Amino acid sequence: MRDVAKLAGVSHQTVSRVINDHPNVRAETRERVLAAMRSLNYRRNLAARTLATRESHTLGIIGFETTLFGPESMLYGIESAARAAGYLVSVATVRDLAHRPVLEAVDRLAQHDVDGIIAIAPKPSVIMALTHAPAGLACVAVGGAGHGGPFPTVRVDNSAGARLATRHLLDLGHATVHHVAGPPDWPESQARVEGWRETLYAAGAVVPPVTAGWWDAAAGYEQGLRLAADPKVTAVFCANDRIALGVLRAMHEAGRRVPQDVSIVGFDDMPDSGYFLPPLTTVHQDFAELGRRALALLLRHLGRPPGDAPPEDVVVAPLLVPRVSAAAPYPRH
Amino acid sequence: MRDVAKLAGVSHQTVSRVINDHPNVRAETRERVLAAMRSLNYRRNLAARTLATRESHTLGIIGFETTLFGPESMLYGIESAARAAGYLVSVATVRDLAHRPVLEAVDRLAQHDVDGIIAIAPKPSVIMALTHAPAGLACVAVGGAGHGGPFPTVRVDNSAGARLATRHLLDLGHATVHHVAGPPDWPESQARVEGWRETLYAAGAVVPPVTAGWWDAAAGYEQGLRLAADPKVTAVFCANDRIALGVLRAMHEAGRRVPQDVSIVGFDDMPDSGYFLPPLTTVHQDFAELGRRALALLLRHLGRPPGDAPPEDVVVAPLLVPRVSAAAPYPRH
DNA sequence: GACCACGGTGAAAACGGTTCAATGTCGACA
DNA sequence: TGTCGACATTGAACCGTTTTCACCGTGGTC
Repeated sequence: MRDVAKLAGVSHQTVSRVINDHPNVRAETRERVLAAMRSLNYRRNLAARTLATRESHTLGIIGFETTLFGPESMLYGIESAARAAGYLVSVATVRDLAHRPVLEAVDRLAQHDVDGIIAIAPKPSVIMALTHAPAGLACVAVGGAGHGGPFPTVRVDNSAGARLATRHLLDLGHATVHHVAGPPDWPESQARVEGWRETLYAAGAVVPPVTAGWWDAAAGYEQGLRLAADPKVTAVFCANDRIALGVLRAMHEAGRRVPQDVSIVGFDDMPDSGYFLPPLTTVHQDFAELGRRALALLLRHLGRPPGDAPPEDVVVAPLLVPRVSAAAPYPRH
Repeated sequence: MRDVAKLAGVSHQTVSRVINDHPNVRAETRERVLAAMRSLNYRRNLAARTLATRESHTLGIIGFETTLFGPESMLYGIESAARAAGYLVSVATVRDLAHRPVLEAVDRLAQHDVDGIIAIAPKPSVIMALTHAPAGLACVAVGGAGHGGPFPTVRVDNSAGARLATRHLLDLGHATVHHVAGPPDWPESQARVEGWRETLYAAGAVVPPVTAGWWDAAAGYEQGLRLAADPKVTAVFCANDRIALGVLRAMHEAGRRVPQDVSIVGFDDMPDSGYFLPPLTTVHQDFAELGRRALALLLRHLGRPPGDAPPEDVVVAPLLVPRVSAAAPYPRH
């Protein structure tokens, strides 16, 4: 910077003013400084700037080390929005959602002076850990059930999504709808169960027992085998597309055709679920949008003192994507 | 730090020594300093350290803003290995693999003083852009075909994977194997084509024309429809699992049973490909391992001057995972 | 008993910016 | 013409580390 100043014939403070768009600098001087910067191809040292201003222009993301579809696609939404806002994104992943690992992740990010944190928080334990973040570090939680405590939250309306799916199957003419849920201790899973149960209840349909498992096809397959054995099940709402894939296979192996004998609806709208056999009717959630909203929220809270305004809870609406795996029940012969 | 020093009754330089495990400090003094640090819960300021040492203990990843399975799962492998080595990971994603966006990504990371960069580089354009990185910034390319120019490279042996797949189908008794390739300008795609062609050639089998498209199920479906119409095709090797999913659906719709009428083999071994209809025989590549290896390589090159040793090219072997989508051809009736 | 090597410690100068207070310059107004 | 004030620029302190160098006391050696 000193070199630039010398070349431009000003002092380094004036250069600093130019860089930071401070007012009191004559247009002609600014131009000269800019030219000097260009010819020396000067690049400001962000570490020094961070040291002086206590702002790193870096954001932290706490992710979940797994191949769950949602969290992964959110990263890109967040990163591209952050880039547009002049921030770099650092990630700290955690192997499981226990208190300890999340705490360590927060710590690591805080050490590196991130200005704020977006935490993928499908379970309350993450929020709890976030509470121990150094004061003054802005946090936003994404996912889960909107119980963000002191933190702003962004999430999909899981309950509404489940209602959409269940309603769709009911409207098709099914007497009731079975449900293969995700892990019982995940709020998102719970919300989907609720939306489903609520809809059945409102329609006066019987509410079958829920079966639950992990978010993957193996779980879906296992539960699907049980469901396939029961001739009374004609419609199944699955907590996500991977589970639906497993159920699809189970149905196929049991000789029950989809959608002729059994209708299936998923959740997520993963990239290729339109190519399952048969193409999966599912509930779409826009993860990239979720990421963008989370970032916008974080940015808005950055300057303010903590606890300035009550934490917002942004909810984005899911969308039903009808394909072929759900149809009207065929009359028994 | 000064406070810690005062509390421990030493000067801040001694504190610094303790932090950095320098030798010349008496055990008793060290203990006293440690105690002071604990009681003040002191945390060193990394920005200041970066400023002084020019080492940020942060690594950059250049990723590809898309939902391709490979790149995503690598991130976790890299991050957890980086964490173990005391590094934080920052990501810069690029929307497409053109020169300009990649250059900007490098630039952004460099501004933030990353110590090194791991670039997901499925296409040579990324390597080209990397060449313009500031001198002294260590870079490792992962993916592609090992043409890393001046950079060390980590990749899967795509050609070997393709040979494995093709060989498997040939051994099963198929007269020849068709291939649905990925984008023709992707080296990984090319390598798979080569491995496939080579194997057919060596076996004296006819080499059918290749059809190519994007890496997704839609492309697979489209090509699959054409293949399904040709009664001579009894075995298809797909460039990845998503393509295979599309082909599977095309075959199904055309009334050609898998594996009775047509055998299918994929590539990647995505999380749920074992639950496709039927479960997909595929070539497994360990992306997490790839990420770890890339990081290890980068770490090894960090200290050294650029061009110290010839760039290494780490190749990890893929593995055939036989499931049910590939079987011996059924005798025609 | 003097000298030396050495382990342990402290003082001060970087690292590259930001920012506050002070200075210089110039035009306007009384 | 002198004074005041706005504007532009400069000097210096500071952000929190690392690091070089000098210093001091101690124990071993001749």
